[in-house]
Amino acid sequence: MDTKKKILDVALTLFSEKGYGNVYVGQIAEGVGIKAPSLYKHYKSKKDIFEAILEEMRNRYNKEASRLNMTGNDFLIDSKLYNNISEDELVKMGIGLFSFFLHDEYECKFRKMLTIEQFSNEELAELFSNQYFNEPIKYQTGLLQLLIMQGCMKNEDASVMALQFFAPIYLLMTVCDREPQREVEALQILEKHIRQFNRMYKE
Amino acid sequence: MDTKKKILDVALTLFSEKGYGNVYVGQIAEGVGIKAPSLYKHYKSKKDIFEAILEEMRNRYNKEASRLNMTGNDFLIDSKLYNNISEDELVKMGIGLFSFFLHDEYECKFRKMLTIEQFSNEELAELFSNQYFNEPIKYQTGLLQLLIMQGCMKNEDASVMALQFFAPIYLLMTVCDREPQREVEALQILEKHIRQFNRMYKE
DNA sequence: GTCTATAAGAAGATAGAC
DNA sequence: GTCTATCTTCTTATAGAC
Repeated sequence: MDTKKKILDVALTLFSEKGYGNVYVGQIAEGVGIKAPSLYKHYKSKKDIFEAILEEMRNRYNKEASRLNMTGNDFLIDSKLYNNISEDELVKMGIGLFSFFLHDEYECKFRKMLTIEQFSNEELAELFSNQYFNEPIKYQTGLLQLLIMQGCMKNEDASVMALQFFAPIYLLMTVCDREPQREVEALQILEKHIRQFNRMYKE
Repeated sequence: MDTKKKILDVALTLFSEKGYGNVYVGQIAEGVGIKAPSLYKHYKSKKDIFEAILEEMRNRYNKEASRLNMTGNDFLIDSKLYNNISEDELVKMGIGLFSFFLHDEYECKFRKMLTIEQFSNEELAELFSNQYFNEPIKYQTGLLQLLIMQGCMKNEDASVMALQFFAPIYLLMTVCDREPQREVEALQILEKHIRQFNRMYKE
């Protein structure tokens, strides 16, 4: 019922599907259920709507920087300090991360919008890299370092291990963003990847 | 001097930077050094220019499907049948693939255009997946299978190994597409990745 | 806050001279 | 094949009634 918020939702959906330049204010208005001129009572321009989405994105990112890394990992956080992580737990963590990326509505639309707009805006480029490279690698590195210290994992470079753990998840996610029908296939490969990762690195 | 060809070049450059919808025929014409109406003596519409680029892309892909996989690997193809692959050769192969993706002008512009347009066109989505997932994984899998048969590598699932070898290269490439200044950093991580990959999987 | 009417300008495309 | 002039349509945005 909050029109101002609904405009952002509709605009984000359209921007994530077509990109900013291919979306017309009339389409946004139509999705909201009003006429185009009425939009201008809420936002002063089309660019202003885009900026508001960016602002929401920044806020989410700052408030929940680690949220996406934690997804499905809470059990791990709790348990990791006192026992070895099982292979099944590692699988659950990887699948959880993958599924969150792929199915969380907000995450998914943001990512697609960033994907389309990343080359036209340096701030978006940086935001993208933070969310899908810097932060996940940082988090996973910390986790793997812990597992190494516990003696669960071989004493190899944890940041490289994090890259080798995370990059396949990311690559399979991009495939499913383009071709959603490949999710089952992707999940099977993903599980094999994690089990093999564990087999190779476990001490 | 071939105007028709130059139009495609300029258009591809602009499409790869801004996306189809944010490029105007006047900009293409300006890049070519003519006025917008003159474009229509060569192509019947803006969409027609885009289609011509796609056609060129399809032709390149069909004719040189394995080219990108082979880059820097010829030495390997020659030698792989009779001796073990050295870690340095593996590093050279990974860096070669990464550098080709990142610096080949045509490859780079195509990839960026595909990145921007992938969600608005199923054919582009499929082309992207073929070029940056299906084909590289297929090629690397074959290579790793060979190394396993030779007894150079552990007898693990070669397709999973291919994913674990290739995905970090791909992820680092996407980071550098967005933030070219991170290439040195990426190359350092990449080398560590490959050496660690080799250490874990070598027999 | 939403509407209709409309301004103002941009963008794709055509006509016709050279 | 390139140009200028022009058409048409689309798109953003504003004005002003309700």
